[in-house]
Amino acid sequence: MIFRTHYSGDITPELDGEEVTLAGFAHETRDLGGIAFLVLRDRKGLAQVTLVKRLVGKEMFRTVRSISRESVVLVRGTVKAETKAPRGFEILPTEVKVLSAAKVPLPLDPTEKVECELDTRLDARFMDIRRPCVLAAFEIESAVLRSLRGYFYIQGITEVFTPKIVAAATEGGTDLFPISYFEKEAFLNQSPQLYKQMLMGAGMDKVFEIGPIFRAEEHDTRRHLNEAISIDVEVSFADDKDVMEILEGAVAEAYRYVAENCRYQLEVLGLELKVPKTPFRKVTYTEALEMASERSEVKMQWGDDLDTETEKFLGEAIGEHYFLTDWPSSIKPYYTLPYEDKPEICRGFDLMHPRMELASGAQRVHDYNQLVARIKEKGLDPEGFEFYLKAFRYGMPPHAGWGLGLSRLVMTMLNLENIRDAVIFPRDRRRLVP
RNA sequence: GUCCGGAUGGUGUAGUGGCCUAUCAUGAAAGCCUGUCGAGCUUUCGACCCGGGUUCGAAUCCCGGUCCGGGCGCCA
Repeated sequence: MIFRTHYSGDITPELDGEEVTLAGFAHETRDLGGIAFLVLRDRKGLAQVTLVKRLVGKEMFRTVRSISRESVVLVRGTVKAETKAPRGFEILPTEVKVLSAAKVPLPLDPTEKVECELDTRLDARFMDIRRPCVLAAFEIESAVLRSLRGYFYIQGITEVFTPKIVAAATEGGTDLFPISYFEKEAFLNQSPQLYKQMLMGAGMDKVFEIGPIFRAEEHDTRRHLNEAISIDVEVSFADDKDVMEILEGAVAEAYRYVAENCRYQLEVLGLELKVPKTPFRKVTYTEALEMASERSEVKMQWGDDLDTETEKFLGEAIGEHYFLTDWPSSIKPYYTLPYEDKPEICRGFDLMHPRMELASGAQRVHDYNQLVARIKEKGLDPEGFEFYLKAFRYGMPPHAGWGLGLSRLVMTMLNLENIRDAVIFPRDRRRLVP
């Protein structure tokens, strides 16, 4: 059984005279005595239901007047073109049914007359998402995923899933969440990195994965979470330049698709989306340091990772998406390929939005001996990487790839203040519920 | 982790020692109203994060805690 025949947003004055069934939430009711209005909201917009007391009868009039805000209602009726009504039409009901009454008072105000703090919103996320501007962001996120999948499929990239439960914290660096796995200790995976590289050794040639990653870092910022969705790509017989092209193409395609297909959502958010132009500007790490040194206070030495201040400065100076390339080998992971003629720098890159880092990638080390040496150089034990290294002993194509943060892409695209606005149920240092 | 700021009805807020039986908006309850569109009008309801201290007197000052926001750090 399908309850509704139309969404509110699909109704226009041209449907004058048509019988429709709407289903959604009671956004507001306004009772003027002899006439009352019920505004119904669904995910495509609002529709006004008009009840004239002497036409609909006392019983239906009383029912509507008693509906609490945000109750789930079903309305059957006739569309009437009416210039006095919002959007030029109203629904004259033959039946109004409360499918599920909402308790009062509400945990927040979905009509947005009163502001609401992020913490309050997240505690009542189900109701927060009823607010059109919140919903719009998640609908756009879905569109981004759809556009990226389409973009990858067209390029012959295969979608894969790699395990999120892994045996050892062997990648070094970030802290992992330990979990109990029967009689063994296990961890939630921080990145599909090692697995997607192994798939290059498996001859899958081009793969992508969209899935969760987990990091146990105790960071506390507007752009970090402990559970995130990563968009990962790995391509054989490709170098860093090739995969940067795929990456900038993916970002531009996501913007283009959203601009074209999410007009209603963008309007709700009051945004006009500018599709970034490709190719993106490329700035080497060393050039970036020089740019930053034009400011009076520079605390950074060559070889340091860029601090937040420098990142911000570069963002403001450049003002659009750009790549940071040719990083010092010392601050990129062991699987990043150093330049042959200049091993102190490597073929690693970051994709930057003026506000923050969106993605990082590299041409990878594909030579077994070099990889083992790099692991040792980083102070890690190759023994722990045996499951990974094994794939490099029997013929490993040269390959390159990257990982892109979905929420950061959406956050920067929609100019959201906090990454939590781009995640339906965010997980941070303190929040585990809902 | 660290620095700064904050916590007042369901929600968002005003209130820097007595004028607070605490402001305003929104909301809720009851009533009036036939074109509202953040409807209007009348009446009513509902709050000072927790613990200790200072003081004749604390929402307000001090100490401790909890929680929240922002910056930095951390983030292969």
